[in-house]
Amino acid sequence: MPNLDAAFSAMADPTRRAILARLALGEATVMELAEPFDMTQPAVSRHLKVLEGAGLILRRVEGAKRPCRLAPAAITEIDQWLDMLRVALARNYDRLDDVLAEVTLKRRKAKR
Amino acid sequence: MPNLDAAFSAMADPTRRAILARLALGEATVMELAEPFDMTQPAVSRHLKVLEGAGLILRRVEGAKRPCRLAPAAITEIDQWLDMLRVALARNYDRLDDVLAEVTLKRRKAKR
DNA sequence: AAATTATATAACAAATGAATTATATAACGA
DNA sequence: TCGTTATATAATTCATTTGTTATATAATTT
Repeated sequence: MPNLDAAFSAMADPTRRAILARLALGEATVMELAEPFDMTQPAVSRHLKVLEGAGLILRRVEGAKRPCRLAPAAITEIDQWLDMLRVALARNYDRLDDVLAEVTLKRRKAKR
Repeated sequence: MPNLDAAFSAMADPTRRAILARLALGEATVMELAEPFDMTQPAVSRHLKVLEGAGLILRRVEGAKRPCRLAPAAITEIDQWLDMLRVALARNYDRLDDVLAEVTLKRRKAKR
């Protein structure tokens, strides 16, 4: 999955995560997205390009504006990948439960 | 959340994701983790340092070995963050449903 | 004790990334 | 049509990342 590279590294940048958080509230144009940041417009345009390339956002053309919104594609992919880790961690956790249960049992047998 | 930076950028590298996938099968030493890669041991050691710094793995000391295993911390944090996007996407999806429902209704009214 | 194994760290080169300024283009409003 | 608005692209700079080799250190084996 070469797209996981793009998706994760797109999310690794705090400006881009802030943009995604803003888009979670709904569509926004490039200028609207740029406004909260102490950063030039070209910089924001490139962040959007990265997010789009990663499948995290989609853009419409509306006259001179390019409203952006969240896209499901990349999130789904990331989620599927993370599932592997979640399952593995849950398994470890169960194993830890077993260990603890066993320790408790031994304590009881030892009567204290 | 400054750790999200570290967590996402740690996951952005395919070698590191492969290491995580291997660790999903259980603990492994540095050498065991390095073996499948066409890469020197120091390179792998640094990948592990990145993963540890991001809270994605933990390491024990066992004689000269340093077995690694998955850690829950970073995954939990990532998951919480992704939840925001999931919720937003689900909302958009519902809205889309509404739009489609409306279109269907109009079609019916127009009798075709 | 000496050789070997497991791992870490430092120094360095090449590649990548993020921001800036300058500039281009297309749509819009007067 | 002209000036303005919304956005994109190119050139450049600086910082970070990733891999390499060389070397250090501690544990293990012989």
